[in-house]
Amino acid sequence: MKDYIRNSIIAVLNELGYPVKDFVIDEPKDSSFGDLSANIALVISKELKKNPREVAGNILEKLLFDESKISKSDIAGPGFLNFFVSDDFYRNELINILSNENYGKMNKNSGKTANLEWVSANPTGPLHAGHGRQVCLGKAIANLLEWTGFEVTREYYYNDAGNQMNNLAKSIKARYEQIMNPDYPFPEDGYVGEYIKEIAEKIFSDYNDKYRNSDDLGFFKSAGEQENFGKIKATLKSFGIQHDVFFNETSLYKDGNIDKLKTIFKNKNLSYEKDGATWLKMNEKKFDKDKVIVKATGEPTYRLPDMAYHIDKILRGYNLIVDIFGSDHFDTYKEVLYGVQSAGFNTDNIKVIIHQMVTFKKGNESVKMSKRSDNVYYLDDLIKDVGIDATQFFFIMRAANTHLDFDIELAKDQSDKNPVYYLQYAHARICGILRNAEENFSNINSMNVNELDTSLLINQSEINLLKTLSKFPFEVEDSAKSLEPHKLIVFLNSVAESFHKFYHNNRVLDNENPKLSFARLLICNAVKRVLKNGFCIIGINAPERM
RNA sequence: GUGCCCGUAGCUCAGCCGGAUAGAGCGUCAGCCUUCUAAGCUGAAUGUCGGUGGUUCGAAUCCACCCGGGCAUGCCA
Repeated sequence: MKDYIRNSIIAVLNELGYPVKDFVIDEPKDSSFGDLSANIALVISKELKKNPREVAGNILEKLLFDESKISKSDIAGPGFLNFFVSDDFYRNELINILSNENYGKMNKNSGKTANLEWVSANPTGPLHAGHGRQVCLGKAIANLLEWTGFEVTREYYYNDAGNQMNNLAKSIKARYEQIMNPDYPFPEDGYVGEYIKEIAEKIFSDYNDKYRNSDDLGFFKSAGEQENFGKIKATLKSFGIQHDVFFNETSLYKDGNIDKLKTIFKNKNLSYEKDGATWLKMNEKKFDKDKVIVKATGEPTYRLPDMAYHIDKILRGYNLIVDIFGSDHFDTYKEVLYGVQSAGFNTDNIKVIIHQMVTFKKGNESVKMSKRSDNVYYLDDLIKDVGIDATQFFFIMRAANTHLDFDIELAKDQSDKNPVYYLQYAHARICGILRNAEENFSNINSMNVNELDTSLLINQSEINLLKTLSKFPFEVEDSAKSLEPHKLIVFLNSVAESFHKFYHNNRVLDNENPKLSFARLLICNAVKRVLKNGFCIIGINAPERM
């Protein structure tokens, strides 16, 4: 519809000899200004040295619209052109929605591939509540991409060769030794969580004292990795998340990719030796100093494998590569992309989502989640406390780029205070009506779609509801384009609101008016479909009863 | 110190590719259940859009500076 109006306006601009400039067609805040509004007259009036209202008038005079699409257009305010979309257009959209089970899904990007890398927590312990934001964001974003046609690879990258994993191994070993010798020292910066003790106990029960005083840290490392990954994957599974690829750092060494990259930097004269370490030259404008890529010990820092990993993803040929990181990785990702670019690779297809930190409130007490402390609030705990849907919803209801206050009491609340229920309740309510139709109004329920008479849908709450529903595909597209699932939640809220109003004002099932009842029943079906599809994207369930 | 993010109603936040009277939920106050789920609907009150300048016909939105909060600034990842 926007395109239709835009093209009509451009045609008139050419006809009048007016300059064709970029202009905006948007929904006005106030619906009395129509459904869509164009600011073209304001944009070009200065160049024409004419009053914007006069310019608008000249354009409007020449504009011709199909009446089944635009019922009215006028000039308002400083010179906006306002357009009123005809009700018939929205009534026809009802049939459109009903004819397509995947209404909202588009093939705009079909044939294209996308790679989404997220979670990517190293297997040093179970996921904590703070990881949840990334977990849930990624889940929704992957869905969004798929709904616009991308073939999506869900990927998890982890460092299994660095210090953090060595630390894990030492921590497990210490706990294992402590079973036999309580005085055995625990590493100063070791992982203190209970889960370390559990892993140690498991090793002890499987092998007894076989590894006592053993220097085989590799054994403890792989035991820890296996146990922790088991927990991480189980947590992800409770969200219905399954990554297609688990990419580990070690494979980059085996394939020689790390060495290759080192050579590239060396040959391009981008790296140098200092204090026994290898440094990568950084652009002085963007970075305050050069960065170490190989430590004096000979081990690469996390940067080098991260760069090699991104190069690997680029070479796999995706049309879009998306990374999700917490804001604490803001600097690293810039360094990594810089390294990839200076090695000669194009990073234009890489989009990085940075999400801000989350603070949890449980009543008045704020919940800490440091891995180094013993008092950790795990993601599993959060799910247990508030439920899977509330967890998913709360984590993505706000823009990623803003700090999130997660109110556990509110999320846990099984009442109207909880925003999740507002949406789900609309769906459950519709299901109630559909059940009622099936059980008690079979005459209406069994009518055929070609008996639908949309002209009976005349009142405002009906038309408004249809109007809202018809925006769904655009909302999906918009949300996907900016990789911002919270936008879809804002929209779904407007659907639920529109439906609740409709419900309040109109009795759906009524034997006195079977034709009208049937039309309204089909509206209910359409709302149900939009809600269900929307829920599917944002990753929450569509309950039949509540 | 430097870089980035954030600052909008009592609280949590939308809006931010400049546009018409700044929105939602919660909380507060006043109404609505003999009818398909009241986890709902209707109405009321609530604002120096952190501050000061600038650009513009027009700024919550863009620019500069300042203030407040967060994150980063590791040969941890």
